[in-house]
Amino acid sequence: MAGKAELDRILEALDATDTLDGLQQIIDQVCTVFGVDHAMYHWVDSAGDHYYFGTYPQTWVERYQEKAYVRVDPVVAGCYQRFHPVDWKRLDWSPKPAREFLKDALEHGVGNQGYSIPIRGPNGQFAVFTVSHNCDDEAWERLTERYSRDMILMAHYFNRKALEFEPERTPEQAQPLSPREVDALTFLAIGYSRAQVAKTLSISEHTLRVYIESARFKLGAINTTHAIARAMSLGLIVI
Amino acid sequence: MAGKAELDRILEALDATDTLDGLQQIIDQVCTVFGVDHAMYHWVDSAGDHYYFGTYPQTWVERYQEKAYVRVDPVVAGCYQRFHPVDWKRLDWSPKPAREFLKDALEHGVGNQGYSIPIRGPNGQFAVFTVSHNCDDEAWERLTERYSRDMILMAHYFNRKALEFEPERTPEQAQPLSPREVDALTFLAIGYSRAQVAKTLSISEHTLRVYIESARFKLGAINTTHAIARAMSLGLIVI
DNA sequence: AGCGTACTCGCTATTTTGGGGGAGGGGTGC
DNA sequence: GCACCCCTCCCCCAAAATAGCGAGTACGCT
Repeated sequence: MAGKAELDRILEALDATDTLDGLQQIIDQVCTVFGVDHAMYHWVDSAGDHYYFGTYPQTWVERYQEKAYVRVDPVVAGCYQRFHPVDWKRLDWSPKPAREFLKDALEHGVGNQGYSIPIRGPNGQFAVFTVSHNCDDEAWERLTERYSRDMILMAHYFNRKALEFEPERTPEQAQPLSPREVDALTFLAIGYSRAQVAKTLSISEHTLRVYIESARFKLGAINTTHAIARAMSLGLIVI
Repeated sequence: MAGKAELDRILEALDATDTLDGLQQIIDQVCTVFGVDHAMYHWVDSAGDHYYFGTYPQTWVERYQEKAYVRVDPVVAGCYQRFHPVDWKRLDWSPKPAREFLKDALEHGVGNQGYSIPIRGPNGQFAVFTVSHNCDDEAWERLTERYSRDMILMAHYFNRKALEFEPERTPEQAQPLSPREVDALTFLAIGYSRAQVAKTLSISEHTLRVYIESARFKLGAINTTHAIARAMSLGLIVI
C-alpha cells in the first residue's frame, strides 16, 4: 500500500531521473506500489504521432498505432474534453468502433478498469496518464478514491519529464502575435468574415488584411484557416 | 505549518463547496495554513475577461482590469509558456511595461515574492494559481520547496471548482464527425485548399465539399475557418 | 537621432469558397 | 424491411479571400 512516503519517493525519483529507462523503471514501481496491473503515460501528438512509456504490452502499443486507435479511443477523446480525471466506466463506449477497440484492448491484456488523467502543457500539448487494472467495480472505486490525488501529482511529474526529454516536440516558440493580430485571428476563428471583423475592430478591411497576412507569416501558415489552426494549437488564441 | 492533514482538509472542503463564498473562505484558509499573505486563483480569458477569487486587495484587482494588465503581466505570460510552476524571480521583468506593472502591484499590497502555477483545461482554458508573500529570498525558497506539491494539487482543485461554477465557459458535448469529415477538416486545418484535399483523399472536390458542409452544419459553424476552430477546440481534430 | 515594429489606409486582378439545387449505392440499427 | 447516415458524383453563380503593388504615423529601444 502506498502512503505519503512512497509517493514522495516516486516523485523525488522522477525529479532526479534523466533517462527514459529511468522513467520506465519508475512507472514499473508505480504499479507495484499502488497495486495496479498497468500504468501508462501517453503524449498524444498532432498527426497521430505518439510518445509514451509504461507497462502496456508491446503488442498492444504496436497495434494501437497500427490501427490508429487514437482516433477511436474514448479515453483520449474523453480526457480531451475534461479536466477531471476520468474513470473509463463513465465514458461513452456505445459507438461500434469504440466497442471493438475495447474488445481488442482487453484481448491484448489491458485491464477492465481504468482511470485516466488529462494533462495539458503549453502550446497545446496534451497527454494522458492512465492506470489500469483487472478487478471488480467496488475494489476499483476504493482504489481510485484513495489514490486520485497521488495520481494527479504523478501525472504532473511524468509530464514534466516528458517535456524535458522531448524539447523538440514542444512546438517551436512561435513568434508572438501582436494584439491586433490576435484580435483579427480570434474573430476569424469564430466565423466572422473579413468585412465583419474589420467593422468589429473599427479598421479598414485592408488594414485587417495586413494583420492577417502578418499573422500568417509569423505562424508559417499558408492560408487563414491554417493560421487559425496553428494559432489555436499554439495557444495564441482561444475560442 | 501545513502538514498532510491540513492539505487534506482544504482539498476536501474544496470538493464539498458549492458557492463562490465557500471558495473565498477556503482560499483565506490557504493563506493562514501555509503562512502566506496572498493566494489567488485567476482564470485568464482571451477576450480580457476574468474570473477570479482570492485575497488580493479589491483596489488592485480593479486596477488590474482597468489597466488591462493581463496583457502586460509577466506572470501570466510566463505561466502561459510553461508547465512548471514559476517563481516570479525567474520571470523577465525587463520590459518597461512590466517594471511599471510590478511597481504598481507592490504599491497595491501584492507581496514581493510570488509562486504561480499554470493550469490548463479543455477548450484552451487557462488559469493561474498564485501565492504571494512579503519575505526574503531564502525564506521564500524554503516555503516554495516545501509546499510546491501541495500547491499543484490546490491549483488543480480550485480549477475544478471554477470549471464547475462556470459551465457556460466549457464546451458543449461534441457532435461526432464522420471519418471523412475528420479527414477533410484535418487537411484543411494544415492549410490545404479544397482542390488539394480532394486530390489527397482521392475524391472529387464536390464530394469533399459535401463533407465540409456537413461538418460545418454539425459544428454549427458558419464557414470553414469557424468549423476548423470549433473542431479543434472540441478535440475532434488535432493538429 | 535612428531603427525597428505596430498600426493605419488605398487600388486591381485572380483564386478559392459558399449556397442552391439533385442522385445513387452501401452499411447499421430498430 | 425500412429508416438513417455515410460515401460518392455533378451543375451554376455569387461572395469572399488571396496576391501584387505602395505609403504614412506613432511608439519604444538603443
